[in-house]
Amino acid sequence: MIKAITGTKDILPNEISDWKHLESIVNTIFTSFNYKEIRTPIFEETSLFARGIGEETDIVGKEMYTFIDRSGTSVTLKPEMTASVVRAFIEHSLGKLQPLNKFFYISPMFRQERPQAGRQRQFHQFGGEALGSTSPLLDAELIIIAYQILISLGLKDLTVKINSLGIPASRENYKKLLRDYLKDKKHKLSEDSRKRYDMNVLRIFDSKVESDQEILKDAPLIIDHIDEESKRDFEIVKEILDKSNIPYEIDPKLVRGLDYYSKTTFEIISGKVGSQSALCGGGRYDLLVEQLGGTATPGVGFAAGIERILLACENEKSLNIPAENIDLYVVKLDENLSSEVFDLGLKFRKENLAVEFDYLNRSVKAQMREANKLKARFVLFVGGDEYKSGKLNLKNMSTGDQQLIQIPDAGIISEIINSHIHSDSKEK
RNA sequence: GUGGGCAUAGCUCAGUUGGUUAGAGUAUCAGGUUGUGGCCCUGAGGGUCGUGGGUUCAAAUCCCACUGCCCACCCCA
Repeated sequence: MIKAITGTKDILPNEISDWKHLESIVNTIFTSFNYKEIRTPIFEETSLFARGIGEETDIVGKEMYTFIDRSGTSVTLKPEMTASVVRAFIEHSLGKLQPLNKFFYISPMFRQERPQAGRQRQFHQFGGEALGSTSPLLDAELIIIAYQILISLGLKDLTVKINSLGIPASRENYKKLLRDYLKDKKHKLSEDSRKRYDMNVLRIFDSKVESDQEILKDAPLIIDHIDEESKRDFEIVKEILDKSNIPYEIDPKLVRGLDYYSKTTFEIISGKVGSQSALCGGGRYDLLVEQLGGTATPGVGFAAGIERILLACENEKSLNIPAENIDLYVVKLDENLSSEVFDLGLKFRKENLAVEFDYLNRSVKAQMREANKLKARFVLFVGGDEYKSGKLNLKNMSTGDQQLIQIPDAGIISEIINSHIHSDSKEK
């Protein structure tokens, strides 16, 4: 049997209503903040990610789906969206059309890691990017958007974490401080952390090894050593979150793994998804556009993992999307009426009703069971005595009531069904 | 890349110290009087017990290898 590639998953029809629900919330909330949807290709030239995300990062170093195409170009399935959005922003000179551009997206991403709970090789993210302003209003706005989307999905066990990494100059100073602090303790660190000491000291904070965290207890914190401007912006972000009633914690150990971040970084984690608890992560990247060859343009953004969010929803039982009803099931009482039933079905479908009937020549009982299983609001019986006298029986499946309708009158029937649907939605 | 666990019907799982035609629930299909659903009842189909090898008179059960899945580490969404 041929199976889906390791780390990929089919999204089957019975899960689609959850996905559509999430997508519609993402769309509505971003639109209310005037973010415009952007779609970029599924793959890019490899150098875009290498330069954008950083050669030293794990994503670029060991997780990218990279291959050489038939023309000899090295291409890579996108492992994240920010680099692609920035590329499109530069390529189409969007910064020249208007000073501030706000984008959102929903898209699959690819990283070749070992799958586990909340981690796949093809996974899906939605996210937002705001390009063209250093204003911390945008940092806060994006946190608010992300939080609102998660709340709208009914999630409760959420923690918003924020931190500031400062501008590159202050961060370099801080790295020196941290290295000095760790210098004589280096031999006590775990093997991984010793590697991080040379590669990227900041990430020692990510270590889950207890002895490492013990050593870090008295380490200098980046938040105490950032520049004045970053400090001021961070205060503004906190003020806005306070005013907007977004609960948050300052996590001085929140150091994000991608090279392009500066100043504000943030993460929203859930206690309901296992070990990979980050539902959402983001931050400011004021130097990325210039680094990728555009004119210097500040930016800020976040990405959220859809599979992790839906997993959290499932574990919190926060989504109760009812299975989709159909409007009408046409039951055939006589075997030789197949084409009549088919034609009637077409008529109602033209009225935009969701209609189904039997294709398998099954018994009336089986057809009724099917209608029930499909949650049909109405059943229309075709055949028998009333059919001979030019009438059809229409049955309301929730009340059991039946009424006779003149055959040619598709209009009346769809009117009855539609008024029933409207009164339904009013009740809700 | 490293470590641990698991692999029996579409799905969730039972299968005792190796011993007859491998079971249940659920789902599917058909029936429960000739034209009407949900509940209930009856019946049917469906498994090369992950794959390959070994031990044995005898393997779903013991041993080995392989593959796949799950979880965790690294890192991230």
